[in-house]
Amino acid sequence: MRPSGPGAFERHDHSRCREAALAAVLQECAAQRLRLTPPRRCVLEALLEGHKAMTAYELLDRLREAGLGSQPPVVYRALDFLVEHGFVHRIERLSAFVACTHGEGQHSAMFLVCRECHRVEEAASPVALNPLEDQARNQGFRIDRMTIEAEGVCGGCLERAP
Amino acid sequence: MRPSGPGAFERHDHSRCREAALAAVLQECAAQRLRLTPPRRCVLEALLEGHKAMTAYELLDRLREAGLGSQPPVVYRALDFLVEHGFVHRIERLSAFVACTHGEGQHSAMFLVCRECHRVEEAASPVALNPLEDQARNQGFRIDRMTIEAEGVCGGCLERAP
DNA sequence: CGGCATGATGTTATAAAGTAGCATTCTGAG
DNA sequence: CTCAGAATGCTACTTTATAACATCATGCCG
Repeated sequence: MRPSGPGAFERHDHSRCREAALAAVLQECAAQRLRLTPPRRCVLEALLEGHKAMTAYELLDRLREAGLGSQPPVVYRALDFLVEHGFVHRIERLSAFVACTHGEGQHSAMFLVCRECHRVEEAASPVALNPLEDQARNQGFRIDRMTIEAEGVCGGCLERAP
Repeated sequence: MRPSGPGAFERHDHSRCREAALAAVLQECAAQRLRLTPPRRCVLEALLEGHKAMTAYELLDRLREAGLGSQPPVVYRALDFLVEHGFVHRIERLSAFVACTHGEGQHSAMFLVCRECHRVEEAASPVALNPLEDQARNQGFRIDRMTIEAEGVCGGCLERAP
């Protein structure tokens, strides 16, 4: 299990944050015999540059700059891999992607998406979710995946533009 | 405030369900001086045919068949109106739309999306959400909109394909 | 009633997001 | 070394969504 980093909206030493996240992914890949190939790593590193969501085509630009594939399927396959293994999450409201900062496997995290700075924080899966899941189950519905996204404005942006 | 209908996954008299929903929207439009123009009504009625999510282009086909606009902006504008006023919701995971069955204004509903029958049930905004919102607020984040979507299999489909 | 501001419809054209299918290359097990 | 499977990369395409502009309807004010 990867460690949880600081929140996207907290001030923090990001180069350390990024290194730690990358190291954690490398370790998990080693442990699980997964291949963090050049395009996959390039996409992951781009996402680790900040806590901002990036679109597939923004990421594709990075691949192109890196001399890797320049066509959409390349980035989508890299993203498929990263999402499938929980290293990256898709933000549905944005059709965009963020690096996972939270570590634990197939959790149902809540994403706080700031519309000002476009950063995304992955809030820890709260106990509060259970009642939601119970409610669904009581109706006979089997939940396989949960998407919880809150769009709003983060503390820092609220202070800057009150 | 519009009344809540039966759940999408419950057996029910749908023609009655649909009539009631349409009547409720008409009434609300009258009350709020909103214009349910032909394309808007056509889109709404298509969505009220069932509890299934429909894509913008499926809805556009209905507009075309009805002799209304045949180009994407027409359906997107109708959807903008219907979503803005809470008559229709967008299901992010599907890039698709469902009629609102739940009535209350800007609630944060949870959508149960069945991957077998493609029906979508709008579960009532649960008290359980408050802790999620509190958690965000405690971090200084101001939530403006909440998206909660559960993908899985509904009771009926679970019985049919166990 | 006429004029006019506003809002709604409809069009063409284009952007953005994502996928199908196939050839080639890499990797690792035998 | 060989070969199967996985990964890359490409071309071509589909699906989803928006920009920009002309036209038409609605309703308010004089």
